[in-house]
Amino acid sequence: MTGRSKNYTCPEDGIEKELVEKVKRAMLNDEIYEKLADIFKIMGDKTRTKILFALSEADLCVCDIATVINMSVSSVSHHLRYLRALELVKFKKKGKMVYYSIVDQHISRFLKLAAEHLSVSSFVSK
Amino acid sequence: MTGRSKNYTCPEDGIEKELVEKVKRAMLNDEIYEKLADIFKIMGDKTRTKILFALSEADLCVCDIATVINMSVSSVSHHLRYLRALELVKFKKKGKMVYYSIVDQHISRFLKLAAEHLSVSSFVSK
DNA sequence: ATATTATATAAATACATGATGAATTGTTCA
DNA sequence: TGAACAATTCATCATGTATTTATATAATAT
Repeated sequence: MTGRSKNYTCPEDGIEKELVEKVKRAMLNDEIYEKLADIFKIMGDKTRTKILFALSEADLCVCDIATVINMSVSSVSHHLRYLRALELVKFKKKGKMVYYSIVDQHISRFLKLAAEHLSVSSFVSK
Repeated sequence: MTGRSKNYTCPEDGIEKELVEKVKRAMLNDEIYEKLADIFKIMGDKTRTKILFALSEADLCVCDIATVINMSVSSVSHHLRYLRALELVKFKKKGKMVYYSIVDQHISRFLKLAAEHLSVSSFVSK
């Protein structure tokens, strides 16, 4: 009956237990993860990513967006609703048109950064 | 020629049309949006965000992760599979244990940055 | 060998989400 | 006024996804 080696069990071994406690303490408030995930979830859709990209280029009305990304107006409107809900885009009415724009330049920089990262990394290479 | 399909430019006059064309040209390859969305989608889940956060603190085995974030081992394993598939985490076997770690420090910096942004903008954590 | 432990996978369920066309709202202009 | 139009919302269908239970695989100890 040799003693347990250091990486023997995960649940009850001393060192691991300490590490687990340390990491546990480092974790943030649960709400944060929820909100974070919400934002990523919203950006985790091809159509919405396109919309955000398009709006990084110019303020556009709904049907212009639909044209640019080649989707139905209805669908675009639907997605804009999500983006509005998370305050990623804002809008301005002009007559019967509604012009959308990016709320925060961070978002578009964020996206472009990620896109660059992708083009550079192994993801796109194959 | 009322053959308006679901994709038409709404204002047919010059300036808008030109703008739409300009934005259209600025759009990236469709694949990019797909890949981008894939990554965001993966991070767009509370559980996975937590896992990535935990792994930013230390390399951990599956059941340690489960303990830290208080979820079933099975569920954690399931999510780790997704994270592996997108190469956001890697693993090393030690006996019967499997230790996971973050592939790219960018990811954890990315997350922490986003979390900071959140804490500053509306919510207070910890 | 068998038992135990750590992960992984499979199947099942329940819920969330995206796309679409139809109906609706709200605005402009003839 | 009402016809035309931009945008939104509604209803529906189809697909996707998270979690759980149960089972499978793999490493190790007895």
